[in-house]
Amino acid sequence: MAGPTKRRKADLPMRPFSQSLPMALLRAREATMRSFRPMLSEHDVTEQQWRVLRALAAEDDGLEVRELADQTFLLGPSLSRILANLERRRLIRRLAVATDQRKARIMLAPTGQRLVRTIAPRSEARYQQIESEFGAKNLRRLLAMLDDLSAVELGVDDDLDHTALDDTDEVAS
Amino acid sequence: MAGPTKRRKADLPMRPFSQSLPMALLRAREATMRSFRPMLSEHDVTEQQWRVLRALAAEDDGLEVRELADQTFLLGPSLSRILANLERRRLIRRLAVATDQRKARIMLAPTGQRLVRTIAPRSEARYQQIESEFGAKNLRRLLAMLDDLSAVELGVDDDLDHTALDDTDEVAS
DNA sequence: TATTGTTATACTCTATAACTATA
DNA sequence: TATAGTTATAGAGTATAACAATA
Repeated sequence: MAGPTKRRKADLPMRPFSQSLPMALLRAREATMRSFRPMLSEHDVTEQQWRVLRALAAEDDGLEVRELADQTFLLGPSLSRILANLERRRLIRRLAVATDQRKARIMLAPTGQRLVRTIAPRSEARYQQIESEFGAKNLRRLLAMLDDLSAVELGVDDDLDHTALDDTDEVAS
Repeated sequence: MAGPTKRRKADLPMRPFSQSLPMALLRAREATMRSFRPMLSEHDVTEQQWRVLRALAAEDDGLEVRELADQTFLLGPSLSRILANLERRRLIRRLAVATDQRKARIMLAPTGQRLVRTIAPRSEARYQQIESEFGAKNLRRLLAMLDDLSAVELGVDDDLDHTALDDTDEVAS
């Protein structure tokens, strides 16, 4: 680890930039995606478009727009335009929902399935590489911790009775 | 014969969307940032602008543009415009580098320091909350794993010498 | 009236190339 | 010639509000 730097600026009570949790998450994501992005641009798919295709590939029955927005962390208007784009390129299709005419069910079109099937193996190979270098166990643990973190964070506005994880951390690390 | 119905879409060899590492990282980051974003928009600072200010706040001696781009994961052109914006608002200032007239050293201006000092405590409070809910030890472990992951990923083409991963998992989670 | 989803609008960031000015 | 940084340009996403169709 890097040693402590000379002195802190004024008295900013902040942890070092490198230890900021959002930055650490961003850095890890960047590192993970860097090798993947060329694959996407090869097929003229943006990262956000891929998130949509990727989410749909996991759902045989398709997803409603709202569900898709939630899963991909895209806002409604962004998703609307992305869906229009993907539909124009015949990568997805829309099915009417009989019970509610306002809703639309989004599914991968055959072309979209082919695209996912083209990219997926290379993505999976990359994933295996990470797994073997990082360790399958570490990877599993990391994913579990990320899930826990997401869950903790989501409960921001709820009552803060955080006794469940009573990790008092008295043990020296 | 009770042939299994076509549960999986074709034979896409992909892990579930929810177990995708990039998505897990994005989800965790979203969860972490969600409560922080209002703080930023209150002060008319975008997430990327904040990354710049945050990086500079950790450096008494400022940073060159290239260093700043690397640390914040911003492209040169994006950073150039962000810096122009922040300079116009007197949040940062530029210092010439005597030994190389091409370079510029970027530092927080007093106004920028004040802004960081305004936001930082609330950010830090939020961080403490996460720490207490998630567990200080878990948080440390997560940060360490993210670092390791970033290192592994960065070494895609290099030799791989990561030793910090042999955590024998002595503590039950 | 509330909801599902799209349009409208303005702005920011991404991404690549071309450019300026140093070195 | 190469490097540091900016400017040019096109496009995509973000974010908020307003809207249409349906419930």
